[in-house]
Amino acid sequence: MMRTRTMSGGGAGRESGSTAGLALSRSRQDYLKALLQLADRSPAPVTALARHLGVSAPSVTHMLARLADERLVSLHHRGAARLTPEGSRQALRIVRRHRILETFLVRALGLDWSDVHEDAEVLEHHVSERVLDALDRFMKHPTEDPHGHPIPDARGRVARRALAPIGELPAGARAVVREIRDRDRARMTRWKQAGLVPGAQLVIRAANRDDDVYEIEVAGRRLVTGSEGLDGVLVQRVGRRAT
Amino acid sequence: MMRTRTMSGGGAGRESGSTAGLALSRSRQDYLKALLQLADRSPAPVTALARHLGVSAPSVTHMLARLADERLVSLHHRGAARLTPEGSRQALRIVRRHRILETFLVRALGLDWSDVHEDAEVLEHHVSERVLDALDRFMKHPTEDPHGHPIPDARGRVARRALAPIGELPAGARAVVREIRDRDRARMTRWKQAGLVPGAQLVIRAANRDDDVYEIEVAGRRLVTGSEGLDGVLVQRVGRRAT
DNA sequence: CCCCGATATTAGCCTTGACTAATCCTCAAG
DNA sequence: CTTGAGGATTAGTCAAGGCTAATATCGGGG
Ligand SMILES: [Mn+2]
Ligand SMILES: [Mn+2]
Ligand SMILES: [Mn+2]
Ligand SMILES: [Mn+2]
Repeated sequence: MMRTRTMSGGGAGRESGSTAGLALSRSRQDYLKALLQLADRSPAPVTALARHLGVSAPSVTHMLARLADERLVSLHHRGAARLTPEGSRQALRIVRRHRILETFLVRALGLDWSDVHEDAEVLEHHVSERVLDALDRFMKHPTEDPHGHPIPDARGRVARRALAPIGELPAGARAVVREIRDRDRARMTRWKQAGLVPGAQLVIRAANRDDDVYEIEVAGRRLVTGSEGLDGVLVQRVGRRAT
Repeated sequence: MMRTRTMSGGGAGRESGSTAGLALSRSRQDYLKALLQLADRSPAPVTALARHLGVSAPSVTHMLARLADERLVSLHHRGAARLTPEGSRQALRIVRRHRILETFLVRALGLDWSDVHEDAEVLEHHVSERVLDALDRFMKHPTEDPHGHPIPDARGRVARRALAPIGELPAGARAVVREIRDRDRARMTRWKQAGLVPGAQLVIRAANRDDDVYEIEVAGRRLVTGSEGLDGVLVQRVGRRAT
């Protein structure tokens, strides 16, 4: 026996090139997805990955070594990692699944959008291609998930949009909420109650960066909040005139 | 800090009670389901389980020991096993999930009923209670899956029906197909093409048990077949008069 | 009553993916 | 330069679930 890659167990590991269906483990899929988010501009440090994935740093070092072996990530200074083109393709595939599933859970099954993330986090790894396609068809090929995130198309392309975190807006700015980060359920629920949902219009009434206090008017109501996590709300500016 | 992953191992079995949410592994769930089928009348032998599950006999012995430890199965003569009441409850819970999922895949997503078994086999372990309930609601609480199998209710009760395998019918008998065993895709596909689907009416034209040849009239067509696997078709006799 | 063949079990390994403890780097501040 | 505090990595374990090879056991035929 030589390398032992892939085909352990009683499988048929006949892949070869780079395109074939290699069936990544759940864990690997989650690492790749994390890298897609964290290594957007510069390579993601081990610690950031560990925090994001809820595992220890040694676990990350170890897994990154294996992923690098498999040409899914490249390693950089001080162990930081980024996706290779193939890794990126795989990651986008999972993101697509995740978002299609979330959309299905909300639109078809009527679950609450602040609730569906963890279900999708599991199912994204277990739904077959056939079922995924059927879900996509069932919903007429949606392009955005319930949190406003764009759904990559079947070839992994995402519409890149120019959005800003809410905290970066100057006082007086008008904007429309486009995306709500979906990993913090408690915060999502609070935001939803405050009217901070995809599509909502808002005006920044005051932005005191020194004291970290923001005053936002959303849907008629006034919301005063610290910036903590406020970068999870991405908005698009509108009405460019100054106040 | 509590990790969400892993946590299973560690120490003494801290379950004690019987009703708590113990979160059985996928493997355990499949063993229990297999026992529900195989140990219907008498305890299931190790070998039968191994064959059914596609694992080696030592793996079965080992897992049965653990399940017995956890009071989910009881061990009998020569290692044969059967479900305890708690094991039975768990098994029925998985069967319910399996069948609700199959029904959803066929009725809502339009997948073919000869195709959905393997998808359900995976998803049954990963769909949350919340999603399962939503699916059940979405389909208005179905009572039969696409193969005609009864769906256990939320408390695990199944409508027991008095059905006979097709091979047991005498020549001349009339019957309606009620259930098609769903684990053999190839056979299922053939049967479907022959019109042998849930609800179909049939007449046994000839049953030659010695030569193992059966001649069946289904939906106007004539089907000649060996008994091989024919016990996977369960029927209900109708029209009791002799020919 | 003994022996053989089918069944089951034991022993020993393997892989995956985590963890902790101990150690090793790096780099920026003094 | 030197040094120390954060990273990152190495070393050693663990649990789950598999597997194969070797061994034990049961039960029926001669
Ligand atoms: Mn996930
Ligand atoms: Mn989302
Ligand atoms: Mn299963
Ligand atoms: Mn079925």
